[in-house]
Amino acid sequence: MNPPVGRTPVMADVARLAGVSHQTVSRVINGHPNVREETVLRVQRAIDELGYHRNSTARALVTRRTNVLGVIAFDTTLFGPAQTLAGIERAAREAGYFLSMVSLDDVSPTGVVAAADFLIQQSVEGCIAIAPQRSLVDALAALPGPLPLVAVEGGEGSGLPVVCVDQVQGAEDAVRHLLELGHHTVHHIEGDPLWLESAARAVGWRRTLEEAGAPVPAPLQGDWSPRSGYELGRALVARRAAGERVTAIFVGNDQMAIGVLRALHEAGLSVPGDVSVVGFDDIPEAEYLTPSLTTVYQDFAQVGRESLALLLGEIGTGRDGPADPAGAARRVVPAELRHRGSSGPPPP
Amino acid sequence: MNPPVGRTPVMADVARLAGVSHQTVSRVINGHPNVREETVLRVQRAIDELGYHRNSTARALVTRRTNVLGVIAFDTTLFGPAQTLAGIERAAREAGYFLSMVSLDDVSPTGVVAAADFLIQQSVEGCIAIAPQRSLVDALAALPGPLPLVAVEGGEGSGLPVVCVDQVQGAEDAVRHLLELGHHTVHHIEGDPLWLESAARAVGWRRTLEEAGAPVPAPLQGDWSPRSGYELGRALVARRAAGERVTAIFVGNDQMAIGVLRALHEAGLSVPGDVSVVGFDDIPEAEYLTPSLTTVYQDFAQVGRESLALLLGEIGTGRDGPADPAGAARRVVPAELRHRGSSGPPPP
DNA sequence: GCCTCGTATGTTAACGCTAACAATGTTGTC
DNA sequence: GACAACATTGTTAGCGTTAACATACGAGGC
Repeated sequence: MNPPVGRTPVMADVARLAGVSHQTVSRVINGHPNVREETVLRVQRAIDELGYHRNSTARALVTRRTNVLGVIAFDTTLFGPAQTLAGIERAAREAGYFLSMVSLDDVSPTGVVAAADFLIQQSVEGCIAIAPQRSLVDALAALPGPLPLVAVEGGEGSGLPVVCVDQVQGAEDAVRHLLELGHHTVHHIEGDPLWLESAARAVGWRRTLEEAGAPVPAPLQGDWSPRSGYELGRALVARRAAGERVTAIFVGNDQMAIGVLRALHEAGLSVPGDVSVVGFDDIPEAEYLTPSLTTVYQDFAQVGRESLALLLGEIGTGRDGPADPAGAARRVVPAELRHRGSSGPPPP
Repeated sequence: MNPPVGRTPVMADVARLAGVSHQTVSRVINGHPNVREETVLRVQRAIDELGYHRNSTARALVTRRTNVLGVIAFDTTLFGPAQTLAGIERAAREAGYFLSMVSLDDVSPTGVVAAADFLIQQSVEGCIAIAPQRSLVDALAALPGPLPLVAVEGGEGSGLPVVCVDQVQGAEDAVRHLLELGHHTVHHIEGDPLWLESAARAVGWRRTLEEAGAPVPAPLQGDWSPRSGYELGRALVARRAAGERVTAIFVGNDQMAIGVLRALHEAGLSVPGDVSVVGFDDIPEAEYLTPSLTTVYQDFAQVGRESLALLLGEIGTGRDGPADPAGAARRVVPAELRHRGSSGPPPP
């Protein structure tokens, strides 16, 4: 009857106030069908009056389900990971799951294992790792214990379920676009060479050139940052000054492309008059750069949704290995070229 | 003796294997002093052998401490919130706390209350809200229950502890910088008018103009996006064409500044020759834009650390109201002007 | 030698909830 | 009207851990 003082109310308090057993309160909270309408109302009134919240810890203890999923992310300040995280978060909330996040600064295998342990300690039911490097994926795949796990952008052959954007196709579209404009070949500035996305984009670039019979210039290796784009852009300008035909550049991401644009501008080269530039990601700024940036859009929100769906499937089935013995599930989200002002025909 | 099959091992399993009571296992795990060295070793061997992990749920139930903190974030795809989140995450991990994240798409008071409820359901010990709007801060301050809470960029007078960057000072520095270059006044493109940061920057802008005796042109209201920067940039170009002296623009954030640069470029205006532009945030791209962008740096990592420290303090003291009855704790992180290529003296 | 004290361990009882079963009352069927 | 079937509620027993108390044992002081 008297509301408990100085103590957060528990189910028994609600029960007493409503004049029922605590089990009936539990039934009302969980929407169990066989409770009289009037009882439901009485209990709900008591809940409101006391400001009662179910203790999720006690519930988790007995149901053996925490309703918490873990996310391991690398550098959520980069556009792609941040977007993916947002997509995962939204999908998780809609599915009624809580999300626990660990973000890693250094991208080492021991770090990722520590992060996974941290999440396991917290009794997460499953985990999504934004794992852009081969060594990390391998470290995750080697984790002991039955933790359901999905790797975003995890490459192939690890045995882990993977969701990724079709980097190869996106790169192919970008390079084909430039070739079709009449460029005799396309130079490439890669992202961080340890990242799987870099490698995949480079594969698409190279393959398209080879299929078209175009020469394949040596790619340059950046690290995703605008600074590296700028420096490698200057390197390409130098090669051009030395007589090499550099009329089209496919850049690993938009941030580096910004640096490239800057380097070209400083060299007095016009984009796309002298050199065409294509980026990757379609950051919101891309459309408003000068010139607006042709780039490859990735649907990160979709990646987030798909990885959550995959993880929930894995949790549901108990992860006794993938159904397909040849490899784990793999969902590929298409990329989409966005043609804007930074790409055009080569100079005559 | 026999390891439990098909079941994750519990303390009792470890105890049986080590030949001690489960309580001794608990003591070993928690580093209790009064356990014989040899016993510790025996227990640890048993833990390793079984691959035992303590069940954090059961522990939380009895200790009444979940070790989980909540973060409510708005649009973590924006640069500032993403950086702040990263800072909080790191600080939380170092303090041994787990982090549970909710991100909101629509910035409504009901949404933020729902998010807080979501986190309360999960029994978080405290919560940091990146709450950039007055109405949200008020909604949070009005939350029932004793949830320790810190508002990032939460403005003044809400009664909530707040950590923020000194937006007013940053804006003042930016505007003073332009005036000192010789501009007769500075135009201002605001961010989303509902955001407290917009208002604070506008205050700093206006105050500096007034103190300098410069005319105060009507500010333009954007929404942080490059698109709005572009459109409002065009509006300023039109005003300039109509005879208004527009030689310096203080833009609410770097993304909008990119749009402004674009609009000026399209109008054939040179930056900084004809018009100077100063942004806010110092996104990594800022230095590599053409021209490189003068802007105001905010130490978001520091904001993250400070807010975590404040929250932990609040949890420790039990949040029986702030010590200072006149208002809650308030920590201000200074902003820092970064002078680059987009600002210079006005045309003669 | 007895009593005290500190150390090392074990035993018991929560923590707040849900699942399983038990015990009612209530309806329907023939 | 008796029995079955169902709807509604209550009772009991855990979930796996830590806190509190109980126990046993050895060392030291007088």
